[in-house]
Amino acid sequence: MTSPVLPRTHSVRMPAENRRLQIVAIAAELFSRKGFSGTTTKEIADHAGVSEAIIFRHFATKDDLYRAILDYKVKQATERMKKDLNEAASRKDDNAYFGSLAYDMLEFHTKDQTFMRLLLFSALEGHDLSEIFFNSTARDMRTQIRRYIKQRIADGAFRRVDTALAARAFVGMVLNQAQVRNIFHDDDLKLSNRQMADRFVDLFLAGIRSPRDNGPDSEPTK
Amino acid sequence: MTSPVLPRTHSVRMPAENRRLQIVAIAAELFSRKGFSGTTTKEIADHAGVSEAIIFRHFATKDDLYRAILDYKVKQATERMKKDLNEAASRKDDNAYFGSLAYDMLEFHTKDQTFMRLLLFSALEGHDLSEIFFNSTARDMRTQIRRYIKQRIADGAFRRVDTALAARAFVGMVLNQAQVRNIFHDDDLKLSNRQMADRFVDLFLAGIRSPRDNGPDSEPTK
DNA sequence: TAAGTATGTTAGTGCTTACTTACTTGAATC
DNA sequence: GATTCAAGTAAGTAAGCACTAACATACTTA
Repeated sequence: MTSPVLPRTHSVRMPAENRRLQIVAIAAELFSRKGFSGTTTKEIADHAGVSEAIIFRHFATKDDLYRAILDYKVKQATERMKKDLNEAASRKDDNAYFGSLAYDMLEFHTKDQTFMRLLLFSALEGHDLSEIFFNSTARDMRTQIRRYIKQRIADGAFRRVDTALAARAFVGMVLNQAQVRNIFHDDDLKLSNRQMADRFVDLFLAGIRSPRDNGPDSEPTK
Repeated sequence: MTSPVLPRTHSVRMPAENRRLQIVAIAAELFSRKGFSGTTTKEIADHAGVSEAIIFRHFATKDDLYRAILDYKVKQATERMKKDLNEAASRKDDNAYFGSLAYDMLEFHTKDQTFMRLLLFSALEGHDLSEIFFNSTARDMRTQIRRYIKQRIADGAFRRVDTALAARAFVGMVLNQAQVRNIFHDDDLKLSNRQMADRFVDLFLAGIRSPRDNGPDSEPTK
């Protein structure tokens, strides 16, 4: 009945490296749920099944731990996004390119809800690491999408739109959907990620394609 | 050199109603910047230029104050959104309808950055008021947009798309842009709200209009 | 002008916070 | 099997937290 926190691995001894990783994982979960100032070091220690002093053996301050988490998560997300971008870039047509991107974004945030929460919390709380992520990884992604769009305009396949705005529009409609579902828990679109991705792409491509050039049978880039 | 907090109206006496409103305004600003647990009652008191005890004369608990702020802000935003929706609904064609909506959303979040921050913070921190807002006002907005799209499909002006998804896509691309600018401070689209609204609408409408029915000279709803 | 009341302050309360100090335990190595 | 040292704990500390009680001051009106 009263199952408090559960002493998970009832305080078994653990090599430093493992303990450190365990703390990072547990703290990431807690910080993503309650933010930086909403999470206490005592709480983290309890969930790890260890005394508070252990936390401070591995991390000088609470802020230090937070930084380690963000750093870890940002690196992980960056790696993942690069992979997704490469995968998308290798696709054979516009539908596959944008479809792959949309699907990967939706899947990523479905599988790891903590990342979006951590990123939002840190941006709201003014932590610089979210800014770094935005000015590197997120920017890279939009840049690559812009480049693709630009190329397709040169091909005559897309209309002469503002590439920055078009990229933002595409990423925006997908990410906003992920956010509404993850953060606001409004799950009214009863569609699979695959279906959503396809329909977003259909809408977007219809909006951006040249009037004469209609249909997915047109020649792709590169 | 050392200008701490500034005793704004150096503790002049104030009727209860005014003081209450002042506290709500100041606390809204602080909560929106640092979240619930990141803001202290002492801090709020200092900014209002009164002692902490005064806060607790007007609000039983800190949570009570937070609730009052969210309630106030949500009411304000709801009113505003209803007005915007009515205004949009009275417009004469698709471009004006969606353009008005997009522009109003962008302007709202440009002028009052606290609302978006408060809403995100409260959603992340699990406060129910954000959920209420989402399940009433935000839902109403999407419902009205869906209805408009449905009507235009019936007119033969729009393609037979998933109306829920189309509405989410439109709102999403606009709101994501507002969020990126307000929360992540990435202001790379150097466009006015008017220009952005127009271009988002252009992209969206091109994506949703019937192939045969191309151009803004087609007949509008109602 | 005195009484009454609303608006303010000071100086606390007990509790929680991030972080520390001094000590204990356990396993590998010689 | 004593030594060594990393991995653990218990019990603090000072500062900060939300919140309160008891008192002071100004405005209003009989």
